[in-house]
Amino acid sequence: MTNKAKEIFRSYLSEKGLRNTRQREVILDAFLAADKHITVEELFNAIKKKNPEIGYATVHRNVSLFCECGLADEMKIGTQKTKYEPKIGHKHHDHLICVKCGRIIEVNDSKIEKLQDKLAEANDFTPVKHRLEIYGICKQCR
Amino acid sequence: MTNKAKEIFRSYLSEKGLRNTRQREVILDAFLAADKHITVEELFNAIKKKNPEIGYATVHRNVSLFCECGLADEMKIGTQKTKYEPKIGHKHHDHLICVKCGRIIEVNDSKIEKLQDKLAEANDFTPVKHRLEIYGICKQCR
DNA sequence: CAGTATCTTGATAATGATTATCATTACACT
DNA sequence: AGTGTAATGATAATCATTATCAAGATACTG
Repeated sequence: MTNKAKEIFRSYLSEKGLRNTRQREVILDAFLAADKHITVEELFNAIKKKNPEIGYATVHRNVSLFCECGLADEMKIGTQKTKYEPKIGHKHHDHLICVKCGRIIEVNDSKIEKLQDKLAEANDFTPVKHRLEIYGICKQCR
Repeated sequence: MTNKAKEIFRSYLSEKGLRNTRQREVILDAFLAADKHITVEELFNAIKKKNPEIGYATVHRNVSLFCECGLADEMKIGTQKTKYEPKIGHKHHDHLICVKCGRIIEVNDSKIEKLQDKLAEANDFTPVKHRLEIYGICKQCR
């Protein structure tokens, strides 16, 4: 998984005439190793332990790059900070988000996925990706 | 529609021990009259024409109130500014968002809605609301 | 393998939307 | 009309993200 991600990242870099760097490797490793739904700040703090010389802006810049090349997904939920999650090695999924405790449950429903594609088609629209978030109250908060 | 919205707003205010004001009436009217998917800035500019004395912060504060009481929906799409749309008088709908031109198409699919509720239930989750956005290329951009 | 063009980095400043502050004004209730 | 308190408007503060820029690193070049 990690190797596939690195390949994708490297070929994206060379394709765009960008360069690989030590920092980029470190940040990508940390991002892939991280638990899901991580903020830039959390990622920065995780990296800081072993690589205190890597700056906040560099982490930010590279997380954006991960999104560009399809390795990461951006989630802006309510007033929470923007979170990112790796896409490689994780099947596509949607989110149930508890409005009480903020807990995020990952779910998937292939029927819904298919209907979404139909819905797009019916509107002369070529879907690229989608985002489905269901807000409510989780088991624990009820 | 407008009257219903005003009723909802007023009862929300009194319920919370808040007061109605001339500004609140003006801002709510402007919001309801506005086209859909408006930003705070756009709303502020629309209001400024007839009511230049109403401040930006006041508009902001009250749009937040509209969201709290269920009159408005917040949409954060990509890097665009946060947009708001009235919920009263508009049936619930989802969005097809063109990644080229930013055009937003409103759609609805009752089958998807039902499956979403089932999906939530299956996870011991009580749904309150949801957000479905399908990103892709619209007819005109293709 | 050194030379070089240019990309990247890190530190910090700038930006821009949103939120907080606070003195003044205005609402709503008695 | 009087009064307690919420709301306003102007502005400052906040905070994530983005831009700036000098210094360093990378990947070709011959």
